[in-house]
Amino acid sequence: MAKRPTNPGKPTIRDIAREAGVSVATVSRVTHDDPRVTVDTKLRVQEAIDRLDYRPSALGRALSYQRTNTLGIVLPGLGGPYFAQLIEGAESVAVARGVVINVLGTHLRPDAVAAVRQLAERTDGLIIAGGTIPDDELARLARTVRVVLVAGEAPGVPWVRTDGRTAAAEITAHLIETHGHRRLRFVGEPTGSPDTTERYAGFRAALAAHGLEEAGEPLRYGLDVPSGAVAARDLDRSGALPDALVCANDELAIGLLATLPGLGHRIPADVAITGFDDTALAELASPRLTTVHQPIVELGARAAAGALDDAAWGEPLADGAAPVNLLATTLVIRESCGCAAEGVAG
Amino acid sequence: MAKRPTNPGKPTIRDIAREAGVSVATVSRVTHDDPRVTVDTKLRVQEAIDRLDYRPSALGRALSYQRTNTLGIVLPGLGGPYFAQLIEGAESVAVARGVVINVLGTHLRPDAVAAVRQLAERTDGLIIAGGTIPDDELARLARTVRVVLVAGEAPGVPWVRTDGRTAAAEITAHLIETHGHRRLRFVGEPTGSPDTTERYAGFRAALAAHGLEEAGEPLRYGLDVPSGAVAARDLDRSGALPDALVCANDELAIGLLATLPGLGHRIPADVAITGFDDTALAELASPRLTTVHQPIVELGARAAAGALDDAAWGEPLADGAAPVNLLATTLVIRESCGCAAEGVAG
DNA sequence: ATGAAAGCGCTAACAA
DNA sequence: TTGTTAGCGCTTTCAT
Repeated sequence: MAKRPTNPGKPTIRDIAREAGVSVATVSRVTHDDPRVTVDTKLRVQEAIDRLDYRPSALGRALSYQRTNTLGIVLPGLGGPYFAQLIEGAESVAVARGVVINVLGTHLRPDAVAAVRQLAERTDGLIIAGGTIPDDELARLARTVRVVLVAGEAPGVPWVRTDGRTAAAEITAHLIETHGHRRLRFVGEPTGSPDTTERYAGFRAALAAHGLEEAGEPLRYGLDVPSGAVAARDLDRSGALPDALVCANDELAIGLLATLPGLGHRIPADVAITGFDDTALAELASPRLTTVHQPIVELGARAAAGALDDAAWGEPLADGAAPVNLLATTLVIRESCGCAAEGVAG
Repeated sequence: MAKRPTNPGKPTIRDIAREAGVSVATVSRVTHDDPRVTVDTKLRVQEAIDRLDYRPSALGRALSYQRTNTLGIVLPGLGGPYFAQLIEGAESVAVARGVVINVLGTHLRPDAVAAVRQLAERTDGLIIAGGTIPDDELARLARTVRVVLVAGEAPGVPWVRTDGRTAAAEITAHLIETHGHRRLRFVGEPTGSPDTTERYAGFRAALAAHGLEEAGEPLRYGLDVPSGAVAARDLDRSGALPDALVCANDELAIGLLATLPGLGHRIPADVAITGFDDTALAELASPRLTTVHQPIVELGARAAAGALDDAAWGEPLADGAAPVNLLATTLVIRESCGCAAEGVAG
């Protein structure tokens, strides 16, 4: 081990102690605003701290405290408003506790599991989005770190989510019952994420409940706006537009919404479109997007609370129902489904 | 200090040593694939490691190694394709070095400086986006951590960026010279970020070079799609559309592009629109967006390389010119400016 | 080939 | 009020 020649960069607590002519314990007390230090010594120590521009090493503290004051968030990717809002929700509770957040996007990582493990090593808790890492790894992590799964569910791991299946069935039923559509298609990759899987299931359930079949295979595209634009082109080229397109999320829907008109298809006259999430864009698009409102920010906040709290939080398996983890969604009817502006239906 | 009762969770190197009947040094050697351990003991140790599911604490290692194998990225926010791409670029070099990335969004943090300091404490290097924290704090950080400023410039801090001023002047000149527009307005908050400041300066420079005045104050909106949609509404309500709108980035432009037609304004016939960045959306919008291509992924990669390397990298102040930090942009002419499809002009 | 021990930066129980 | 010291988990020299 290096013998610390003189001052290779950052001053340590010992440098300050020596400089101020006190013990390291006293320096520690000063950095902690411990009231038991004489105002006099405190001043002397503070002076040394300022002069050497000392700040306690988070690493050393973490090792001693046995906690890092860090919350990790694992998401598939970092793009898009959904994840930004999720992080925002988590930040809000993290800030309140003086905890800093570390975000990891697995899509960019060839070995997601290894990256998550490394992250777990440096955090007090972990928020993990559904579909990012395998269930068994999730369970394994949950044994050594506080883990909360968001938008997903796995055995033995606390979770927070919404009931996407029911919500998707509702919005699909609206299209069928209120607007009389019969030929509907789903847009999104059903096996892509647990969220999408659920929504697709709800879509099919509503169809079945009305004695309908899908008007075709799901249109398998990514969950971003560009994918929606591409889907629009492909759909136009195929020549056969259905009555309505139920999209896996808002961004996809917006991509369609912004591109189809340019190709000669009017919305909702020629084809109705619905989204999912109710992100900022939904309200601003034209026509405004009919979608399902999800409390994304709160999802993030709850997950953070769960991942940070020592209290036994969300042990849904223990006492049967644990409704606090299942947040409510609401159907938001606007105009892209065919309803008139200001009109409300359900 | 707690006396570590028995096994409160994670096993430590000492647990393994005891379990395998060896010293901690030997365990350490095994976890490092040190060839000097008998295959026999190695097996015994490995067995204990597997059985107890032991993995070395990153914290302990970091403290001993004096490096964390972590790269920090500080951005204003996490939304949008620009930052996603920047992170992608940084990830690519981080992955290659077995380094993990920590992302921090300052917009959500009331005390950004404190959060960045805390992050600096846990990383070997920091990539900081221009406009996130004050210059003096930047300089201060640069004294104790490797810092690279991306999309910005500050005294005493290595940086990587593009020449946004020149690029903005070029695209503005195109609008004036090729399309004969005279009444142009800038969309974006000039004081919002160094990037936007530069682009606005370029816009004004081009105007001045052609003896023109701005057709009005900059339209001060955020850099996201929803802001563009709002800008479109406001502009429509004001009744006075200019010949062309030069937007601070693609998202803003896309918001305008997607909303103005619904309000009765044709693009580019009634008003021409240009973006900046050349994100995926630009190619897919209709009309396709004329914009400035920026090598964002490479910007992120270079920044990461700089923040991680020990080699003296980008010391632009030392030897005068350091062109390697100034990446080239290219003008991408599509149709939103008024050019015909497939047409190229400059 | 293996172990003992010092040290990384900090905290906190215990003494003085 | 202040100091001494053991310990957090790990690495690494130096002995053996």
